[in-house]
Amino acid sequence: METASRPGLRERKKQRTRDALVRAALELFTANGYERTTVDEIVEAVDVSQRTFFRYFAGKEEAAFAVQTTVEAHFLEAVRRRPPHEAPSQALRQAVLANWDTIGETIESVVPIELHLRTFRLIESTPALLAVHLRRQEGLEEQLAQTIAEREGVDVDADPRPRVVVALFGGVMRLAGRAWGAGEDFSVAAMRELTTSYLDQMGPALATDWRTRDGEGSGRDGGHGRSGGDGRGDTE
Amino acid sequence: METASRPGLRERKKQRTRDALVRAALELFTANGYERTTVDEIVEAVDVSQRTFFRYFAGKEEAAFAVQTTVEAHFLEAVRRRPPHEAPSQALRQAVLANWDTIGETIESVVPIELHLRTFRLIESTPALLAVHLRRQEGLEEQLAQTIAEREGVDVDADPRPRVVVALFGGVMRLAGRAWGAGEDFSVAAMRELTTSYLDQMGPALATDWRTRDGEGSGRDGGHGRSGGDGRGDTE
DNA sequence: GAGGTTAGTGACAGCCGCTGACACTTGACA
DNA sequence: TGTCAAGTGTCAGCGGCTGTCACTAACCTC
Repeated sequence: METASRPGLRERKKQRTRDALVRAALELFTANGYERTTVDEIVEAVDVSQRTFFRYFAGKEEAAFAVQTTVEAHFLEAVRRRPPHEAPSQALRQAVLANWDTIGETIESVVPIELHLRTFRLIESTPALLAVHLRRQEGLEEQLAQTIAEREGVDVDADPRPRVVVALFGGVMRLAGRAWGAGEDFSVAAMRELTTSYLDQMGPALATDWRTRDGEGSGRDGGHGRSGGDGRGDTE
Repeated sequence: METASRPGLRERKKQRTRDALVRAALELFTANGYERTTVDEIVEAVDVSQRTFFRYFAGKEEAAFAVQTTVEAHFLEAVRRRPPHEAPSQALRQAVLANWDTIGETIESVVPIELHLRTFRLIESTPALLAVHLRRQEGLEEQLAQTIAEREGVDVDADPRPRVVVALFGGVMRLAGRAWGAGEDFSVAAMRELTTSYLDQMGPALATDWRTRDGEGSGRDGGHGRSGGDGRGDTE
């Protein structure tokens, strides 16, 4: 129970152990698969007892999401910092875009960014982890809804719009994330493009008639029309 | 008289065992909680071996979602049956509304509908089950996107709109489901109202300024739970 | 209907995730 | 330097889940 100002040796040691566990876990998960990695293997790599692992993490899953937690907090803070004159949907959009520029350093302070990217793809492709990921995102969306409601001065329980706008936004961002992980360009630039591309599709997708050009610029065709800025890759 | 369509004794016995397991599992889950219910308790209630349980279900979770699977298939089929002239967002809306009328019988053929409702609330309030629920919903959304793309004659991988419209729809439906489970009126009428109410908030939530009435066609509305006109009530 | 085939099951052993209990080590602080 | 508490290791044990194998019962053929 130290003051938050100075870490102290004990605290530093704890942090080091925790970081080592996260790194070892992510390394092993991405190398051999999540299910095929046992907790015993992780603790052996760090040379602590299995009991210690479960004192740091509620479960094997939690170790896999350690970095995600940091990223999410970073994004939530970015939304809170948006100027209050922005509309809710705009604030969310700008926050996520601005976030891509600074998120790198935040990640790198914990693990190599390349390891984080591999972890992200692992999560998307591992059913058990994907499930947890989606639940966590719902939790984040609830916090976002509270934030938006506060910004606009409405009651989050009486007015459905905060949760609705966040749910719409979250749904589209999931698509962008999925497309990013499934593609081959893992640069920040690619993610920015996918983000704006998908967000810009919200209007057209809700249009009453997809066959006339009342929303999408490139129009459509029956076959493999490459539409607009949608730089999606394969389907695997 | 045994017709060719008749399952056969072996098959019928299997179905009976499976149904018994589902009922016992849901009964125990809702009565004592998901985590606090052991597989041994379930198999004891049906008087089979634990090994048999895991031959029917990949895990304890799968038993909890047995009825949900039926409901989802039912809804997917309802979307496929919508007249092709409807816009995608309309087809989804009408399908879910029409679905509430017939879903009761579908459920009742497996377990008492009241047990299903308790199970639904259990899922929403149990983190482990909620995570699986969300992942399953994403799977359903992918199928919906394929269906929509087919209806509109577009390539689901080249045109982002099918997945976008489904993601928007799915996100809002999750909110409606959550509100339903959290409320106190578990009637079908209540769910219909919540559904239309939330769907109608999509436009207003995306409006640039929540403080003036410039939403997409519908004026803004301060509280939810409002009733009355969903406007386009043709359920066919 | 006798006999062979196969699907379904039970019994057993064992791995892995996870937890409680308790004793021991070590940093913190007087 | 001694006391205290945080952090850790060890051990025992439960519950979810799987592989194996022998056994039973439904199916199929003659």
